[in-house]
Amino acid sequence: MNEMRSIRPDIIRKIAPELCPVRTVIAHIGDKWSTLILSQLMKQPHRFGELRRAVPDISQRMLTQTLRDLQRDGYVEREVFATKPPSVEYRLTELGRSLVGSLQHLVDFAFTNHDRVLQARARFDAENG
Amino acid sequence: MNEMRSIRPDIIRKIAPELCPVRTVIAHIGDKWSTLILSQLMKQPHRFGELRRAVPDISQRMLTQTLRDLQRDGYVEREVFATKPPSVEYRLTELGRSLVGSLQHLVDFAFTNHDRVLQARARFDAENG
DNA sequence: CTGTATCCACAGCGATACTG
DNA sequence: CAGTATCGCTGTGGATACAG
Repeated sequence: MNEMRSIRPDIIRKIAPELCPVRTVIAHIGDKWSTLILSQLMKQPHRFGELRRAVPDISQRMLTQTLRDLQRDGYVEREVFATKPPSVEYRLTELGRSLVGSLQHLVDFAFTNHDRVLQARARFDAENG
Repeated sequence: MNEMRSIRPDIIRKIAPELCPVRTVIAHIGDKWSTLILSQLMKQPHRFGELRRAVPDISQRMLTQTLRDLQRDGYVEREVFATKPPSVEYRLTELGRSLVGSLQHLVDFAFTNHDRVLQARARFDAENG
């Protein structure tokens, strides 16, 4: 009657992790730089160098790579201006702004509860080793 | 006039990453198993073995470790019953339920926009190499 | 200015075996 | 049943040098 019954989520995850929507999206939140880049681009479009200065502790390599991944998934648009020397501008797409909007709830939670987490952590470490 | 001006976020992140609330919280969302465990515990409290069966593709090592981290930060409570053999029950704390609530917006986004992301990805890969 | 290429270190995670 | 201990692989990210 229900043939889907036998397709267990864990098997799907094992065979094709890219089919899990949550994983696909969270990939850009779990990595080290995406959220910082996104929140920076939320303010306004940035050129490559502007982003470097806005997030100074990122390496050039990781900035390039993170922007590329965000562009690939449709969160960021890249526009090249044929100036001399060339300049490139990055901005959020509608999808990107939507992602940041959904992410905002988590950010709010983080700021609201950061103290609670640190206290829980201290207590745990005191009770255990 | 404003002495905080010189304390730049990137310096803070470099010296003491644990002081960034967003990083602290997102650590449990970026890793491989936390969200799955949390959503499972959202349904109801689980014993250790129940969780293993609910998330069968997790190793025993990672289940133990993930639960420990979640407990340490105050998202999960652990209760030991002195039965024979012993049993242990894990449940969400109020803080844990709050976290899952904030996370839900992101999950909704993921399901709503998964297709869009995959399309963007396919287009990007077609245009580039 | 905006990238690419290469090399390397470390942390996350899985497999397996063992324990109270 | 509910863990711990050990080992090894892999992927992420940093440093550095080079290029259009």
